[in-house]
Amino acid sequence: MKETVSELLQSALATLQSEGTLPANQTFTPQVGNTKDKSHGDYACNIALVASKAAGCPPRKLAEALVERLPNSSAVDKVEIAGPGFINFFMSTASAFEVVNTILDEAGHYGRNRNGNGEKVQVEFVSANPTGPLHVGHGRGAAIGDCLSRLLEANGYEVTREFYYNDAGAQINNLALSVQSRVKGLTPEDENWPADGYRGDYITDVANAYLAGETVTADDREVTGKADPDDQQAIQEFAVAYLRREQDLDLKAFGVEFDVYFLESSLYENGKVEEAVERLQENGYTYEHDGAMWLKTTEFGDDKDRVMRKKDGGYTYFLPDVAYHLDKWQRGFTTVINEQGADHHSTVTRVRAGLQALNVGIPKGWPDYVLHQMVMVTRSGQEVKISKRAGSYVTVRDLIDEVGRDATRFFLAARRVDSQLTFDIDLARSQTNENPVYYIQYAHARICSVLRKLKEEGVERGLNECVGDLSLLTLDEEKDLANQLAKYPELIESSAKLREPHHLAHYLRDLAGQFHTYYNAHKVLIEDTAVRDARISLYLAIRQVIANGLDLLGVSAPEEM
RNA sequence: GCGCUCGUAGCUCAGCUGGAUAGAGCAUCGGCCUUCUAAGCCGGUGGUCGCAGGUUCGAGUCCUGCCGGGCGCGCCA
Repeated sequence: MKETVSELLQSALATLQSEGTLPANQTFTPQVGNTKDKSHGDYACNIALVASKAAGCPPRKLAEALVERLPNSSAVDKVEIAGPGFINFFMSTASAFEVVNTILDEAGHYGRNRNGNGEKVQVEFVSANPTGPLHVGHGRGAAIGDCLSRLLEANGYEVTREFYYNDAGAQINNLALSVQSRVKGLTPEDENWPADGYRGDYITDVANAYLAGETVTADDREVTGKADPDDQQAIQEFAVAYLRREQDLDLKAFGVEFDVYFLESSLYENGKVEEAVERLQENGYTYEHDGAMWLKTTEFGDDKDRVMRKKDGGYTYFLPDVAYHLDKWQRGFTTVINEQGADHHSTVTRVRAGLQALNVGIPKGWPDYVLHQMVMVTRSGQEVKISKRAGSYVTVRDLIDEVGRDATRFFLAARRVDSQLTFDIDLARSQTNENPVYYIQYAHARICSVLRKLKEEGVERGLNECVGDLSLLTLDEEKDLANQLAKYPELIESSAKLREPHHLAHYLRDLAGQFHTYYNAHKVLIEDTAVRDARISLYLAIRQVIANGLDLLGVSAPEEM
């Protein structure tokens, strides 16, 4: 539809260029926008304002010339020039409802495109260290990362979802010590409890399982508790496996699945870290200072150089990060998106700098980052900080248990990533129109309910059956709905391009709202079966788009509520 | 102090690559269930888009400065 308008305009522009009204050596690309106000038609174009300087005449005059040269099209009812020189297009009613046919034809594929052309894209998200249950922040990452992945898939990309975790180093050591202390019967209140030990109840669970000789399976490995209180290494391996399994259960309950679990330790085992170090040294970007090895990240925009090998000979986290991303690049991902909490933003410049210093042809701004801001959880207007299970933070499991998976996913993905998010438990639990999740799901269920009712009356309609004469749809609400449905594909495209999944949530809220209004204002199961059938076709198209959209959010579309 | 980021109605938030009188929901006030699910609908009240400049035919949107919130500034990850 928009393309049609755009083509008409391009044709008119070309005519003006050949006539000499517009310079032939410039290219003019008309931007066709959606209108906010119906009195401005369905689409508007500002090209006359943009090009008036080049034409050397006032915008309104240029607009008039342009409109005169627009080719005829059955899709356009009328064209108006308004305000300072906007060209407003009023589309024909018949063309507005073509989308209903398209939607019912394409069904679950409606809105999807092949722009990605099968290109391999990796989305790394969550990447929590196995030191405890996933917290709300991880939940936000999981919701955003997964939704983004689904959006990219809908745009024809081949997406790999990856989870990276640190299975060695200081905090894992700390975890092992904490579990060991529990194994030996200590509690966080004891004075011998490790200074930075993990205090949550889950540590006790790990300790008990270890002592009981339980076997846990996670990420292709199987670890059995050795029950030996003094074998710290055995405790560490068991604890890591145990907590990884726990996180997997959280993610599963959340409906998120990963294709690859990447262990930091593997980068040491297969020499990737050494390889990175050697390359950086060869390229002359390293130097020794204070007994440590530094990388000249300042040459690539960092504000200070970074230590890559510590005085004690160990590497900082920064180096395996670089090695990890080199590995991603070598695996052939020309597009990589890292979804992380905003507290990681300092690593962005650093990792990119390290990758440039490798000098292996990685583009400057690679990889992409999507950083989400912090999440605060409230109940009865008060901030909730404590979870019994984790001790010091609210877990993903807490939220799923309390408000359910659909609401949790929706709320965590529905906000712009760069704004801080307040997760209101009362709101997420409420079952009224103040809760957008139920509001959208209810629209879907209502349509399904109407279909059931119709069936009781002896009329069976397939979900993708377009029956009836759509030209009988003459109401404003119906045309508005059709227009809203027609916007869905471009929404899928732009949300993926911008890496902003929240648009989807808002779009669905709007669509559901329009539907509820229409539903209340006009009955569908009426005696005039011709109109009824046409309306049902529109209903089915709405149902399909809501189902498609909710699917991309990872939220269910119930048939009854 | 420096860097990143946000600051839109009482509250929670939209506002697509700058575009035509700033939008929702909640709250508040008032209506609608003998009729397809009231988990719904309709209407009213409510905003100098943090402040001040600048760019532009046009700025909530871009630039600068200031104020305020968040995050980061470890040989922690």
